[in-house]
Amino acid sequence: MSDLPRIFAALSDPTRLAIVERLMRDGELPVATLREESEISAPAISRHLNVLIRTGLVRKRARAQQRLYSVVPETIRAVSSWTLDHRTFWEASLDRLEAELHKEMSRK
Amino acid sequence: MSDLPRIFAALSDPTRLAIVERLMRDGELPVATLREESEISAPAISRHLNVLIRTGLVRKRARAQQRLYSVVPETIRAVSSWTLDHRTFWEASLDRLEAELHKEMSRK
DNA sequence: CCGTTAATTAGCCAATATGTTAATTATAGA
DNA sequence: TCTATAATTAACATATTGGCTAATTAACGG
Repeated sequence: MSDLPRIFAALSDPTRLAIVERLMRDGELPVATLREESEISAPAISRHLNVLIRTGLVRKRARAQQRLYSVVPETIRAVSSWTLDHRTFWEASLDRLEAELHKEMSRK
Repeated sequence: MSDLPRIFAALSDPTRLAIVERLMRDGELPVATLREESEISAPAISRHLNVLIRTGLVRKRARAQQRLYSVVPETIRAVSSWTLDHRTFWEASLDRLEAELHKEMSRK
């Protein structure tokens, strides 16, 4: 159901990542507001939003002429789940790093 | 230091994602082994591995004619950290989902 | 109903990504 | 030293991405 490569692809564009982060922080926002923090044209933003819609990262809602966008938490959670699935891997390395730090400390 | 968009871009290709997952599961592996599970040519794999190297997701080590690749845990942890930075966001939705489930249960 | 605001769609172009086959580099081992 | 093995680099074709301007759609407000 959650197509991880497509989600990663959607998040791989700096403009789109910024949009997603902004929406996670501030909740639902209209296109005009999202446009403020990047230099690019309205049509470009529109297409980026479309990519995010297609991958299920955001949803759209109409209010008058505005279109309000917000993040779909479940899709973000898919990314989180992926990292947790491999937690044992990067956690092990954390332990090693920590051990290294302790060694360093006791040496001084 | 950790360029998230580039990391996401590297993971957005199914072949590369499969390589990273395989390496996380099995540890250090030579190119020939990684090649087994995908249909594409050796040069293609080689270039994918190069992308992973450049983004800091894997490292390479020589042993005879072989080149052994392994995942760099710190870089994977960068992805994990990103999701954790926004945990409050998707966690809130988890709570809501859970609440919904409880409502559902008590109704029956 | 007409003008303004908000956003999207259409059409176009340049840059990047991904795959292929052929050629090259490097090492092992008889 | 010659051959086989392992991987990479070179050269090329094609598809996708991402940007722009101009045109279009939709809704509000006088």
